[in-house]
Amino acid sequence: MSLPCICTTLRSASRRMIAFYDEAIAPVGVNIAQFSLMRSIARVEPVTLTALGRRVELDRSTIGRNVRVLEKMGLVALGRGEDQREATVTLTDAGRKVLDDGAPLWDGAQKALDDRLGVEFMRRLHAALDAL
Amino acid sequence: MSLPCICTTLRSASRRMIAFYDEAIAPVGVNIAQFSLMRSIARVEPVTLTALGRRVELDRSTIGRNVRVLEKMGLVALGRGEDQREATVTLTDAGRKVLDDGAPLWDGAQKALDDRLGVEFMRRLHAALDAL
DNA sequence: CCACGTCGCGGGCATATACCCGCAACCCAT
DNA sequence: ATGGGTTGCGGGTATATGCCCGCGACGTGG
Repeated sequence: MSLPCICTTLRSASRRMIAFYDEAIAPVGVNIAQFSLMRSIARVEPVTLTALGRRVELDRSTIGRNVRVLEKMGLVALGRGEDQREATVTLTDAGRKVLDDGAPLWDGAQKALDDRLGVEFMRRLHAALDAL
Repeated sequence: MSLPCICTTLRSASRRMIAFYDEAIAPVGVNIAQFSLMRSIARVEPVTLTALGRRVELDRSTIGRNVRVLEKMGLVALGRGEDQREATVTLTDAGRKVLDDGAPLWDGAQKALDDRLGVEFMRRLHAALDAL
């Protein structure tokens, strides 16, 4: 008989982890998707929406919308590149503060999992997921 | 330095698998979330929205909306239980046909992954994800 | 038998995500 | 320089998902 496909298992696990990390990071006022995106921005800012999208493997329009939410929250700033078509994103001071304040919360969540499941297990899981 | 958290890796892998399975199952006109939900319904129909939600670990309101989409597509039918509060879901003939027709497509996607990564790898990955 | 607490739902609100269309900016070949 | 192809975005449309609120149905203690 057909067992749950890896996709279903993966989606389910993903939802659980999102909830877990969302709760951990909540005190700084963002969710894990936003925090993760801001970390990506921090590594390459200033960056255009399309370049950022390619980097994090998300649709450009998704990036655009998500960034706009962060902009409304005052965590990132949007500007224009030399190429007038390009919209560039940079973190604001408030955004950097969220990253700084959130880092230990993120580490805590990470550590809780490592403690519960073992670092080696987590390493193998990372590798397995990347292989997909 | 901080490596990507398991949550980010998981979300990314989840998106990739969703895209992969969505494409595989697309010929029958539903996405993998809908197909998966219909399979769950098939196993326990008739079932109330709340019971179904508990079973698949999704918020009741999410179930309600997703089921309504399937209803509009003519794949499930909504009814009332003895308890007049309850909304019960059952598959329609068209819904059962989608499940039947989709099964081999789903199997194909599953098999493609097994072939590429190995059954044992997939088994371990399943187990690891469930452990989260 | 009625008031109050509980349960099941629908709907509002917000985010994440993808795909498609159309516009404006850019670039290149003629 | 001009026309046509390419590129970057915004906005529309649709699904998935969670939380919260309010309503109506149930059920039980007085």
